[in-house]
Amino acid sequence: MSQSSEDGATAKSQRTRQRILDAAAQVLSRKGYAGTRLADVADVAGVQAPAIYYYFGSRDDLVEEVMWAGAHRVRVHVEEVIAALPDDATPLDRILAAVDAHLRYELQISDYTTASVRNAGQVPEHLRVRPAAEEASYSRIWRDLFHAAQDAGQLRADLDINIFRLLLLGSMNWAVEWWNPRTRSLDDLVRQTQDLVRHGAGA
Amino acid sequence: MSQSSEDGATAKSQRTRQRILDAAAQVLSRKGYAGTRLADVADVAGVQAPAIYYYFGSRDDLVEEVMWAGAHRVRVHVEEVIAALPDDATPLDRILAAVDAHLRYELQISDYTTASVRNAGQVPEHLRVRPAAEEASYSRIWRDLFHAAQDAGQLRADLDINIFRLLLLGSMNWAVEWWNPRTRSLDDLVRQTQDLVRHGAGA
DNA sequence: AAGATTTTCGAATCCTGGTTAGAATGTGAG
DNA sequence: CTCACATTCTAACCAGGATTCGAAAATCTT
Repeated sequence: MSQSSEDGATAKSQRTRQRILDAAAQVLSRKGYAGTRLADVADVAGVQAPAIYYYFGSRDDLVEEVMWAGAHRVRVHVEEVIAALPDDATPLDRILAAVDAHLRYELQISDYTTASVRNAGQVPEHLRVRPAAEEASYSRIWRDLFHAAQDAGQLRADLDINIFRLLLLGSMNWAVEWWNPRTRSLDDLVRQTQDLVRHGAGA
Repeated sequence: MSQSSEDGATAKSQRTRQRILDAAAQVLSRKGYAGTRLADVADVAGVQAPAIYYYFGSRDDLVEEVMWAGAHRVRVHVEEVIAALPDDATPLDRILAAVDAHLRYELQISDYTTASVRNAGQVPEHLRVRPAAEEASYSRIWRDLFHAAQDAGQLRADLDINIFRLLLLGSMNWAVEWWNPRTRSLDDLVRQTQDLVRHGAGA
């Protein structure tokens, strides 16, 4: 067998692969697609550049996986948070919970999402295919949330939910450019963003 | 004299320089800092790469000027629009006018602003100094607008104007990532964004 | 129109960074 | 302890792309 009877070896290997992926997410989110050098990724991962090729076919493969993971992970996270809500949560409550989950995940937890969000417009087309599918499915979640709120009559009558949704996601995604934990608490940011939804979109 | 009696030669030279700068803004906004190749810029400008060196000292000089111009131009544009408002315009009216000006300028007129906005986080430190000064001065405009509106009692009492301002600028800046003239009219986008301010921040 | 000056270009240089090859090291199995 | 395999490294290799260097081409001046 290639793996030992236990998965000790495999586990270590998986950990290294993960370390490289994490490093790539970090570098990618700070330097952009073209600025991401394998040597830098290797540095952060504590490894030499050629070692990356043991786990990934090419630089582009690595980048693609980061982009995909970025979209995938927020989606799963937000889905879980919403699913865990009590049944009597109103559609608007769900949106507010999603705002909370999205912001906290993006700003505290994951370089992946930052990387995927910042580079969506810059990576070459062929790397965008798989990530785009994940993003589409994430968009759908938000679209559904807003539709539900609209059907429940919880939103302003003259609100264009498509534009509002995009503006909202934009303001949250942009927060990675300016939010600084030492200047402003994440709690305040979340609260103000939720207020923005309540007042800006609520009936 | 190096210039002719008229400024015919100089004018043509200026035009070429401008063409290169425009091309750089376009490429930079699409490919990012590290992805911007002089050969591509030259292509778009209709010139060979070495010609760029006749007008700019280096690739970085060129990039810096684009970034600076991006911040500078919106600032001047928005300032002019606000200055042209009638004296009896309320502070909130001014904010709405600024929203209109910012969105239209960014989405219709200038690749520069898009370039500067998208690459703010990616260009190396030493290229950020001069552009950053312009950005700071642009921020001040918005800060002042919101302060005035707050003092005039036109904003919700519990609104954090700093966070709101950043969220708003974020949602507008992000629009360059998704707005498509064929899908949605710019007028609608402007109107909805203004509604977002009126309802989201208004008293 | 000839000479001077400005502008542009083609070719060569040089450095950076992705990628490959093959050797060295580590690790589990018998 | 030794073999087989997994993992990582060092040392090239090579292409792409910024920059430089004269030489052409365009433009201006007289």
